[in-house]
Amino acid sequence: MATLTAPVVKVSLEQQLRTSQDLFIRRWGEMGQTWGINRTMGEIHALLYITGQPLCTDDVMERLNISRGNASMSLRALCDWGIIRRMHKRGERREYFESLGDVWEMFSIIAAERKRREMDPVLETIKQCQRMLEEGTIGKAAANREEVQLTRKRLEGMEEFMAVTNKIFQQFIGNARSGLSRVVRVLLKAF
Amino acid sequence: MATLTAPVVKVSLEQQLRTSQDLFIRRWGEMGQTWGINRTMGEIHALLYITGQPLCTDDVMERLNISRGNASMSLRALCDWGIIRRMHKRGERREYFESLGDVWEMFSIIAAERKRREMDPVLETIKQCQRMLEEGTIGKAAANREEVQLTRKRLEGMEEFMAVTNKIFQQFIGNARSGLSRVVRVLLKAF
DNA sequence: TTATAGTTTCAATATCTGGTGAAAGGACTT
DNA sequence: AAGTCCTTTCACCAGATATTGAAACTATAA
Repeated sequence: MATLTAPVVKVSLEQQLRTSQDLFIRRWGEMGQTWGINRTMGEIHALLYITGQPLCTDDVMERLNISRGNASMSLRALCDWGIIRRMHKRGERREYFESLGDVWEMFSIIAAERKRREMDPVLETIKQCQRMLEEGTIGKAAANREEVQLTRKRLEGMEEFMAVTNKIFQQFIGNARSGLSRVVRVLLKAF
Repeated sequence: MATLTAPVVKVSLEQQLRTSQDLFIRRWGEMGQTWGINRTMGEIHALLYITGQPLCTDDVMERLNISRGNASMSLRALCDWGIIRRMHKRGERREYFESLGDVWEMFSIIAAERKRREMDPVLETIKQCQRMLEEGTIGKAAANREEVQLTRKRLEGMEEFMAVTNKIFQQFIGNARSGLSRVVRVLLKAF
């Protein structure tokens, strides 16, 4: 009897664990899409994160049903982002990949990259726009015209916003090594 | 002589203003893409924001070189988000649109919407995953297996992250009416 | 060296997303 | 009611993006 039920229970556990992981993976993939990252990259990352185990290309291909090419390219992209790492198992020839375990660190890495790629150029553009509308450039009479004043006001509003946001990011990025960053601790204490 | 140069100066100002605005519009459109919003929506919003003036569908179409259908749909979507508003000019038949002027308020609206659409479902999924791996569900022996423990640990890490982030968002959303929100003031004071 | 195991690249293809324009729909005027 | 002005919808098309699979490449072993 025991010999009959034991394996059944074991299979059921494997299934349960796998179902739970798959659920997470699917959601994470969907969510990735609404960020800049595509579904496959999101899923691969979710898989590595949630299992907590180093997996090789074939493991990933098999578990997510994707082609070798796709797996290879996506894994490389994730490595470039810095949120997963290559690793070797001694005595094994093939490469394994594992996710960072600390969510705060991952987020910090992503935040740094997005700041650099997205916020910095916008701030630069705003400054450029402002320079084009300075008194010195277009003359005093022109600078006083209502439309110009309005546009300058709007540019200022946006600049302030981006500057402050940038500063917060900076703080976050600088601090978020393992566990809650200082920024977060400050916030949690404040409320 | 004066009659000759005066118009020239005027034209040059118009051009300068327009060039400056276009620069901003283009950048904002590009940036929109890397967020969930598409280029056209980004550009329309940028146009309404930067000019600070209510514009009608035809104004938008002409300035951005887009079709009527596209303009109509994008304007509607922006209204749905709540970052631009419809308005009527007395005595005019057609509808005008204008952007919110306060960047902080806009950001707050967007943050609220994204939290609802993106973070809440993920948190919900994580909880569901956790429920599937509770001792009560899979039995004590199973719950102690290493893989299960690992996955549970990862789920916890992610849950903590999302919960804290959610809380910060919530604070931000609740406070950010006109000007810097309390969250931001707290942060700026702390550093 | 050749054989083998594993990885990367890339042209071809499939899929998704955005944009258009014309037709239909509303609403105000005469 | 018919006419005018304006807005919305939607089937279709075009361009962008993601994915595949097979060939090329690299590194190690025999």
